[in-house]
Amino acid sequence: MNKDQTPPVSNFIRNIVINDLESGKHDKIATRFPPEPNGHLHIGHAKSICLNFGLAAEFGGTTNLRFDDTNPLKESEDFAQAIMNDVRWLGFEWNELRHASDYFQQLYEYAIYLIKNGKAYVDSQDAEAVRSSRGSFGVEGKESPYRNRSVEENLDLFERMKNGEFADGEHLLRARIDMTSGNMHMRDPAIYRIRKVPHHRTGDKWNIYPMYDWAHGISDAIEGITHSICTLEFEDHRPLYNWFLDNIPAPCHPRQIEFARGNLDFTVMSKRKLRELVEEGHVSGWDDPRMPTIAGLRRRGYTAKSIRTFWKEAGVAKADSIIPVGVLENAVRNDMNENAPRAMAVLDPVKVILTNYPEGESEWLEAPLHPQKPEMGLRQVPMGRELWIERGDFMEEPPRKFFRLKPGGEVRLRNAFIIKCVDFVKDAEGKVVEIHCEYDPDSRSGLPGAARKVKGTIHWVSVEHGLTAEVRMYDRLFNVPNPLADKDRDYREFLNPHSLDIVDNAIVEPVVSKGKPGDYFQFERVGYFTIDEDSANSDRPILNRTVSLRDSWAKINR
RNA sequence: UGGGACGUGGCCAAGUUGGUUAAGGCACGGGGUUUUGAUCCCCGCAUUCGCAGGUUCGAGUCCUGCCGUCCCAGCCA
Repeated sequence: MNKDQTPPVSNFIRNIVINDLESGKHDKIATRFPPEPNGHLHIGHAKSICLNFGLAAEFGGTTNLRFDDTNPLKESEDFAQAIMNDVRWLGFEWNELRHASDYFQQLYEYAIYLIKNGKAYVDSQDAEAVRSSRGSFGVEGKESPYRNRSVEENLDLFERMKNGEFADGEHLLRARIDMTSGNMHMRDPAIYRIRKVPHHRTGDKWNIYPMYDWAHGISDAIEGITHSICTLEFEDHRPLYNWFLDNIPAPCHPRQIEFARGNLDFTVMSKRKLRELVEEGHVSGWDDPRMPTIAGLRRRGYTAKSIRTFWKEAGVAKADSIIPVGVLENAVRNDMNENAPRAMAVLDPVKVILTNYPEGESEWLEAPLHPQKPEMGLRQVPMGRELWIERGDFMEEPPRKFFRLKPGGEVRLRNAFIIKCVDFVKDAEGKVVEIHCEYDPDSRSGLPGAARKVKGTIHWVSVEHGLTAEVRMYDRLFNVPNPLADKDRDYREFLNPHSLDIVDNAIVEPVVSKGKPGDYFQFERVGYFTIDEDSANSDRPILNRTVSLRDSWAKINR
């Protein structure tokens, strides 16, 4: 699965793995990617996926996909399916598909073990009492009045909890650790709560469900995970992770290692906020091309490889970071530049008439699909007397260094010949509606005269042959780097009103119609575009702009 | 406020047990090639590792003290 050529980048987790392998602590590593099936995966999850699967692949180990499905209130099979689809799309295949729910019986038995050893008890306080007696930062917690129940009573109560004899919230199984610990997670954490709701996989078999902390470490141990990699916010949970495994006859004791999540600017990543964006209609769905979800990025046109490369280059460490989206954009550009077939498209057309081109005639020119990769072959590009060019490529009164069409000026038509502007027509409002040019037949691509140089090449599409297309121009979802930075303003106030601008009369050359949803092109001088799935139900192509080309001219003009 | 972590150039980040010129990528600046102002190719870009002391022949790497940032008070994960 090591399909990305660049050498691995060193990071502290990889070093731990290398040391564990060299010292003989493990002769094979096992990792897991453990999402809760309660939402869609986003670019941040991709970091964890690349890390877990990447490490195992590099060192000949295995990675399980495990659904952490311990809270039936929020989870569903649909999310699980979407997650599997996303992981596979990213280019990874798991060793085994597991679920925390596969271990419910074992988890239950270990809980009984804990109770029998006096390490867990049934607390019958209500949620509010449990909360208030936990204390707070700097204030020690108070022990529950039920903390010293007999083992027999605890066993009886716990079994009855399981059997459904009590309502939700009536009792709670807690680990007996230390109500005075500075670490809040060690103040007798909950292990099992009553939830009389069906689970998407176990149905109504259980009336009690294990908490994350109880289920996670044990699941890791059951699967023989060697390195349990998670994000920084679980650092405080590590002592508890270890305490649980130290207090039951666990098959092994995996090492939990935490790394910093990777944040991107100009977006939000929390599941709750992404859900709000979808539910409130700010975007069209989880797969809206502006979303940082895997599904959104995929639809936008991002390649799986570019996402893998992005995370590889970003690295893995423990320092909080916000990576500019530009870095992600750069990753797709690199990948698409390598692989995208070229084509021409005019997004904001203005008509050019070649006055010395024979009336009523047309011809098909050959153009490479990729200028640096002749092995990709050629395409046929139709040419006629009337052409569309980009409105921005003509200026009546151009600034200095404007290498495009201007009155009396010459410019090369990409893949064709040199033209000279001899006249232009404006409408009543002063808007240019037609540009008259003469072409130089000797300068046609392939002929000796083609060697003649002119400063500037512009793209074009034949009026007669061009296809009308809808182009969805996507931009960042928010107009500030960190929509959550302002404590007094809601992040939604920073939504970018131009995150989607639809161009419904773009003109593309015929090859584009041969593409299928998911296929992508570089429209020369414009950017990288992907055919959207909506094209399937449309009489004309619908394209998503994945990312623009780098544009140093635009930069100079800023 | 108690506990846990982090702080290397604009953004990421390497820097294994202190050893001598502080990787690499992105961004940026300059030059070259080019029928995409794209790509590609050169070259430049931290006397300095949050700050202040200390230990040492020698410290980003060890010690002390400050400062700053993040996480934890769900019967969520």
